[in-house]
Amino acid sequence: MTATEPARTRLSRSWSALAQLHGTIEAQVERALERAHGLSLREYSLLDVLSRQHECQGEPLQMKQIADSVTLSQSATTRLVARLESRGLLLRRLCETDRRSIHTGVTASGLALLTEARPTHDAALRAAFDAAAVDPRLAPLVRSVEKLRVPA
Amino acid sequence: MTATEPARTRLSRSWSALAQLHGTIEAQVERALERAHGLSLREYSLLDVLSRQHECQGEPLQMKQIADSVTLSQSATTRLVARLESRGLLLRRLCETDRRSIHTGVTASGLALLTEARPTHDAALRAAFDAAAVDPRLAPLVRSVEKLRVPA
DNA sequence: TAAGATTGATGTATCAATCTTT
DNA sequence: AAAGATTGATACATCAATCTTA
Repeated sequence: MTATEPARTRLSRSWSALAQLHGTIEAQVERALERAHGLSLREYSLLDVLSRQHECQGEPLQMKQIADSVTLSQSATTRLVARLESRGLLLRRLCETDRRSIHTGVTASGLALLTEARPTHDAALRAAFDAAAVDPRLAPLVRSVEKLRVPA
Repeated sequence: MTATEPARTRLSRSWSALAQLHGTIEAQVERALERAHGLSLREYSLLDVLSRQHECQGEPLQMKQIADSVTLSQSATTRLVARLESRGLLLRRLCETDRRSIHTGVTASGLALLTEARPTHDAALRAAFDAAAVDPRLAPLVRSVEKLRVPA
């Protein structure tokens, strides 16, 4: 009769591993981008999202769609976009058909910075995954993620 | 002759999915814990870590070990621990053998709150995973994570 | 009245510098 | 001099409230 705590669920343990993996990778990539290019990871992600939209000739993105794609609140997104706009990396303009919404697209200067930063990002990401693969607690998840094929 | 961007690596796409999954789950669980028990997710995680250490009769944890387990910087950990200490949920005391380091353990009151919050946490976690499984971009990763068996 | 976006108030995370003990 | 922990300065995320257009 041991008065044990309720057992930790399997899902909780998986979630802890996921959170830990995410946290350690995020920290490493963030530092690499910040030092080499003065970009936070969120700023990089935003440029990346906008550039892919630009490349595939899609419509410029609205604030709300951006918020979803970088997993930020709408208000945080407003400020993120404002920061990058003031650095000349992207443009905002009112949507013609619905003047409540705002369209955002990357500038040439934003594309240039992104192109410069991408190798840094990819290398740091690779290194962070490799480092995590050594941790026995994270290794199985790392393997799963690396096997993953996410649709573009 | 299309001047294409360098292709997004497979690892980058996987990482995006991982970040997005992490972000959406974190937001949902955070809100549930905050509303029902006035605990942030980090605060919950800290209590959880300490309680498991307590349960398995292990040594109380040092600040640095705590920082690792909740993926926070040392200074953020100092503040996190200070907040919970001032709420009476954990105790700090100087380590006898090495007076540079500090040992931290959960209190009865902390355990009680944790026990109360755990069902909220687990239910929100379950719901968040289920919601993510519907998103075609996240579904494969969700399945992988749910199949995972993380060693305790 | 609702949707999209922004602003104000507040909390907490990070980096760099510092303090104490080893 | 280095390790563990903390503090000060600063940046950014969230919630709630507000503004504009539909």
